[in-house]
Amino acid sequence: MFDHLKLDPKAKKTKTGQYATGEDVLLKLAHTSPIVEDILTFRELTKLKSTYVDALPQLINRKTGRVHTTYGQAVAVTGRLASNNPNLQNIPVRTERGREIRKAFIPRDENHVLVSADYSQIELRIIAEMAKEKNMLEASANGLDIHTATAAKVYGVDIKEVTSTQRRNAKAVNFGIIYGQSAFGLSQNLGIPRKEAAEIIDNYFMQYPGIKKYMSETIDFAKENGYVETIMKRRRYLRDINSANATVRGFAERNAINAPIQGSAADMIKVAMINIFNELNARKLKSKMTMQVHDELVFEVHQSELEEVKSIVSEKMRTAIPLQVPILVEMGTGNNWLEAH
DNA sequence: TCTCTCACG
DNA sequence: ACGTACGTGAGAGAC
Repeated sequence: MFDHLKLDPKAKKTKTGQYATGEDVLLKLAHTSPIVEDILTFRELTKLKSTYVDALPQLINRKTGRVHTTYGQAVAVTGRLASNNPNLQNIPVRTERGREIRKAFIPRDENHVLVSADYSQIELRIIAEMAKEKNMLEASANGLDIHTATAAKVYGVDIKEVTSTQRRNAKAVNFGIIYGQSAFGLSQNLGIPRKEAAEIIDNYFMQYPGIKKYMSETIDFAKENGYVETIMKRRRYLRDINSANATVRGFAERNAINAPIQGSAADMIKVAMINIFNELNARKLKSKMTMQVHDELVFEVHQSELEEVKSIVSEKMRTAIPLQVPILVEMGTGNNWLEAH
């Protein structure tokens, strides 16, 4: 593509000097030759085949006839769980072909169904809480969609007038903020001029001044103390937070912002998991908690216990850690993991 | 074992 | 001038 077809005279190299060919790079070249799209399709299919279709059946346990992951409790620096051998926290869901793989995850027999329970926009609610950001707390309290509410504020229009592009941009900012994204990063992500991205971010901080204040106070705290902490006081130490190297320091500063948010969400779901496990045992229920995917819990539920388990799960997830901001849980039921979503 | 890429939240 | 969004695990291919 680069040496022979010369599709991109300014082709970027990776830090070891090879041509970068990640999806973002290829998408920008898609109009130059039909082979680019073919490569993307080939990549999608070979990824699904090698990582899931061929690999998962090899990991079926002889005794149980099922796959069993191992969760790492002290692996991820933020306090999240990690899942390996097989990783059940990265089962495909975003593409049509990927979703076919989700359908393979089914309950043990016809007396059971799968129930999936998801926290709704948990990290945004947590940042609103930790920052005590009035406008964001108010939007949550009023049951508004946070991305739409953000778009209305940033673009200065009525909630009902928000276009799908405005909502998409606002959603990207909401996520980007959690990670400490720059105007450059947002412009790359959305394919808009950097100047426009900078305006969106400026408006964002004007509408949500509490978030801006929280971010700078969190970085100050980290510089002073050498660590940041979650709602449950889990610490992440940041040795580079006072580095003289701006790039290295920048990484540490983004970690300082992200870790309390991602980590507090992890704290919350872990408390919920303990309380749910204890309650299922106390009531001697047959249903089992089978998986955790960061903001989602999956259960194998006996038909006769469906309503009882759903009510326990929803209640324990919502009340795991008492907060000002309302915590919403979305639940679904089905005969496979895709249907349960 | 390392690098790159890509699956997920 | 420089780099530029966080956290993971796994497979392919090169060495």
